[in-house]
Amino acid sequence: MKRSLADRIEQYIKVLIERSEAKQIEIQRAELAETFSCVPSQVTYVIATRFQEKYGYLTESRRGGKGFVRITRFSISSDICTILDGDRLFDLINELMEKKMLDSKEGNMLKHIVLSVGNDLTDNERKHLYNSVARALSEYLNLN
Amino acid sequence: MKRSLADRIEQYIKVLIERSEAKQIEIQRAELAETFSCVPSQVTYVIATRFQEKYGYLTESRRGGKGFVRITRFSISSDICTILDGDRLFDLINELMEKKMLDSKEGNMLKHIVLSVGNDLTDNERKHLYNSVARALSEYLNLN
DNA sequence: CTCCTGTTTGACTTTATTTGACTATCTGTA
DNA sequence: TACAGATAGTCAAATAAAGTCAAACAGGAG
Repeated sequence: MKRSLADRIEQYIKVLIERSEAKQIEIQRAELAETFSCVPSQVTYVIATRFQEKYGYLTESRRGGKGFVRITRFSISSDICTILDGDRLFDLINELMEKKMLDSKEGNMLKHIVLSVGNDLTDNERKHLYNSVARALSEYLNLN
Repeated sequence: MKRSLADRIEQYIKVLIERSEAKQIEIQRAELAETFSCVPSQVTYVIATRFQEKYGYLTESRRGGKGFVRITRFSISSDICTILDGDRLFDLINELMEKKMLDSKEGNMLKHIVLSVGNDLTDNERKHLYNSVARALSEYLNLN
């Protein structure tokens, strides 16, 4: 898969987080931009789009001298139980497959079943189903 | 038998999928259109008509820079589904595991998710859910 | 020939990414 | 305290895909 600059920066940050002890990193926006030879606001863009709370990340920052951006990953499932639309269940499954917590056979089977079962439901029912599946899946994988 | 453009594009995509390791490909719509010297929406048409879920394919996509269309084949072919008794879903899963059509990891995950999702449903809803899952599963595994 | 169905095309829409000019907020020092 | 310098944030324009939709077209069945 051809990756965009944003994808690569996202990946880079995720690796740093996973390697860190406390699942938390502090970066300097300008420095990271330098690493990827891009404008600093590109980094802001990546953080704003990929490290949102709904994906299980918390971000804090400080401007000025000795400024930083801190990104913390918290348990994915803690907020899964709230409002989950279809797209995000699939994002979750994809992410779990990337992280090898689900292999592709399991992931694809799940996608198929969920799609198929959701097919003859109303929008609300489907949303509820997706929520339940996400919750059950995170339970099963012990993400809590 | 003269084949239409749509037929040729379909064939081309299917060959790519079958050749791929994970029975999954990512293409760029515009690039494929270029290959066949046609408008990009022709590719959309092919995907929309030939790679539907009912034919055993799952499609996902992303717009914008470095966008793509991902197509995954999850079963060889599936059509009519038998009506399975929902109450016997668990028997079915066990049987499939014994026959090695599902490995134990998949089977157990499925049981866990189905149980969990079914938990806050009424008896009738749960029965319906079990039926749908059984149908989706047999579709997926191409049992019919 | 006429109708119907499926195909082909292209104008328009939506979404995602990249870039840069401008703004806001810290820290440290005179 | 005021100012300078160092950071990060905001926002909108430019660009790069993919999706939608309806009109035009093609080729069989009757």
